[in-house]
Amino acid sequence: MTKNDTFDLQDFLPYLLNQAAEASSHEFQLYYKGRYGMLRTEWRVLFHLGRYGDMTAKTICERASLHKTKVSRAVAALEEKRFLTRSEVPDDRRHETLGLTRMGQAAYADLNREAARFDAELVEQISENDRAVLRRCLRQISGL
Amino acid sequence: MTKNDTFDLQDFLPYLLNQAAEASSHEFQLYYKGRYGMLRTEWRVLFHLGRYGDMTAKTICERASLHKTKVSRAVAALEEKRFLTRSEVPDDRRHETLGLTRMGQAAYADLNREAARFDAELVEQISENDRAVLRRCLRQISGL
DNA sequence: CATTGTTAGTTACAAAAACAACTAATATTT
DNA sequence: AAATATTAGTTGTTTTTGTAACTAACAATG
Repeated sequence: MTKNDTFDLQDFLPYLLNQAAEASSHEFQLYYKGRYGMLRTEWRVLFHLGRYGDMTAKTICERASLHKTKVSRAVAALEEKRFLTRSEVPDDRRHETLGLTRMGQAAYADLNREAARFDAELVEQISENDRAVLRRCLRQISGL
Repeated sequence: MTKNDTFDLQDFLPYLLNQAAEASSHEFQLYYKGRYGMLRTEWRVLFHLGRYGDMTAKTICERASLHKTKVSRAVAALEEKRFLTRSEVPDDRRHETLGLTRMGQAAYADLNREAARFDAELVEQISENDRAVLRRCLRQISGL
């Protein structure tokens, strides 16, 4: 035990990534949870609809790489908060198009603004050059 | 909606970090879950004891930045798997020193080896220079 | 055109995480 | 030294997640 030829947890990339992810998400999470009682998935769904316009749940699953049950629940929660509405697609009654209500759009606008603010704050500590490297590496690791 | 002056989720650092964290952890998680039936917290506790030697639950909490309830349950689970034992501290009966059993040490050695392997695989895709930048940025974001 | 297969989404149940309340032991204060 | 506070850890309850099974609508095949 306590060998020195073994590598350290502090160098294990998944660990570092998890720590950084948690630390960086925490403050923003408090914001959307505190202000809108939203969960992370709900925020992501809201974001996709707000940013890219109306779409079906399936499309959100694909674009956000979220499981359909998660999206299903998030949609139900957002609907109950009156942030989105469903509308039937005439030629295929299996799926519905989701769209934000005025309230949903307002929440999206607010959260997007806040997200940008948080991001700017985070990125501020990192040099211009490092930011690019960081984003590139993260995308690569994510398999995007 | 669908404004272009708003920033994109793909650029939001917490999002990128979460995606990368999830993607990078997944395979290793399957390994320790499949082979030892361990949860993430259990692995972390095991790791700390294996890497840094015997210590109390409180110390693990601090070093691993884990909540005491999580550690408490992980310790109980590891104890049941016969990976660790508790021994009383004579002068203060509130806490106990935790130490790995032979089995626990074997599991640690194995997992540490695998972790190193996974890490090497991940890091392989990233240029020598970028690795250093990445690790530095992650530590900074984590507030370490 | 009936059977089988697929797709979109929901629901039910089990596993895990989060949070709060609780013991028991030791320290501190008055 | 009795009362109060603090520390280490556990237990209980509630949320949230994950997984699998299920509908309902449509598509494809024979």
